[in-house]
Amino acid sequence: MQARRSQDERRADTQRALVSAARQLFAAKGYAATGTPEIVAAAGVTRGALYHHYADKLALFQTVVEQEHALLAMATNAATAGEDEPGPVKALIAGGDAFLDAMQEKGRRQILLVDAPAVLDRARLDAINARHGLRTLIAGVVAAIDAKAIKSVPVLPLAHLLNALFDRAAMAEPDELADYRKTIKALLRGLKT
Amino acid sequence: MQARRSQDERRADTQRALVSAARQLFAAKGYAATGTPEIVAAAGVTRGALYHHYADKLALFQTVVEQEHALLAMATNAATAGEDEPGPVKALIAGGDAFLDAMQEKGRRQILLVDAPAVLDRARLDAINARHGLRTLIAGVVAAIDAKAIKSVPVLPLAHLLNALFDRAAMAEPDELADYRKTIKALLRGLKT
DNA sequence: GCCGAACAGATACATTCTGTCTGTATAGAT
DNA sequence: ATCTATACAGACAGAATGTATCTGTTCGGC
Repeated sequence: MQARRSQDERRADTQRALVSAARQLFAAKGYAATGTPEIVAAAGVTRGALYHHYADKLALFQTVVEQEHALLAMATNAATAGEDEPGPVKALIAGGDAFLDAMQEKGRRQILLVDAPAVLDRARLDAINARHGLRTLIAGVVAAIDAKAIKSVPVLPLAHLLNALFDRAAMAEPDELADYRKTIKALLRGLKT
Repeated sequence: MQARRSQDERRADTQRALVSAARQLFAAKGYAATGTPEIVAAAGVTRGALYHHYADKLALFQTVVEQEHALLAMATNAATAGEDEPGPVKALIAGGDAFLDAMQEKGRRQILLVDAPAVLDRARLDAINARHGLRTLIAGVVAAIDAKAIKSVPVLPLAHLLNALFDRAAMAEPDELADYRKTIKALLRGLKT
């Protein structure tokens, strides 16, 4: 009756089911309002399986956040890959636009911008962020400053501030988004030398 | 033994004790990690009193947030009150600096920037914010645009984006703060006409 | 091809929290 | 003086988290 699956397959299947169900519920109801009984029911396993694979509910959430960050970075990079570089500032603007597009994905804002900053401690969140989206943003800022396309300002602060700008813009209502994009463009162009 | 206190006095005393204890604990450990038994113990009352005065734990937190926002706005306004206006952009910068100073208050970042955005729904948080700090920020942006001191951009998006900038700067480590201030100044000056 | 060891996963349990409900004492009104 | 409404205390029910235990399955050595 039961197909003979290797341990690795069982492992992978269960973890996929858990992460997928968790992402769905965290996205829809938020971290605090989602209970582990609900997650495992949606995943078709028991709480025993959850606590076998993850230390606690927070570790599962962190896995979801990490995956979501990876997907986001992938989408953003894919959208900006074909661009022929007309200039570092334009590249920053294009990257930001792609980021905002990718952020429209359902539930992504709840997970990455609402819950993650409160649930994960700053150190862990920074580590995850630094390894994905922020990395390319820093590279873009460095490129712009090296090319003397923008004023010389402290790199990391500027990158983090731009990151905060884009995050805030991503939280805008759909009908406000165009104005947010315009305003960010104005801010970035103001940095030009 | 017991001084005869009016109902209003009892009410006020109990609420003050609860809000004060709650602020302390929320600031130190965060909203989720703080239990109501802990709060009432610190306040010297019972959970019965808490649930008599507040609908639930969240309502108490919202009261703390509101108070904290009010204190913050008071401190920020006090610091910028004596300024003779040399120009709308300078006023925005000065206001931002005062905000960053006031944000150094112990526990304020945890309550206002970490927990509040995740615990309170967006509508409530926006309402509170709009009634305190954001109000003066919008006024500053409007003044700057009306005086044609900065480029004409959508007012509310710019105000919200600046708000996000200052919030992010407020989360910086103490030794990074100066660089963040400088960078924000560069961004604001770039908006000048 | 068997056997013990390691591992995936289910069940039961203890602890802790939240919100509600009931009871008591005190302040204010008549 | 009595009567009502309010402040507050304490007990209770439900649910959630994390742990400990127990069963069944897979893997490696002989």
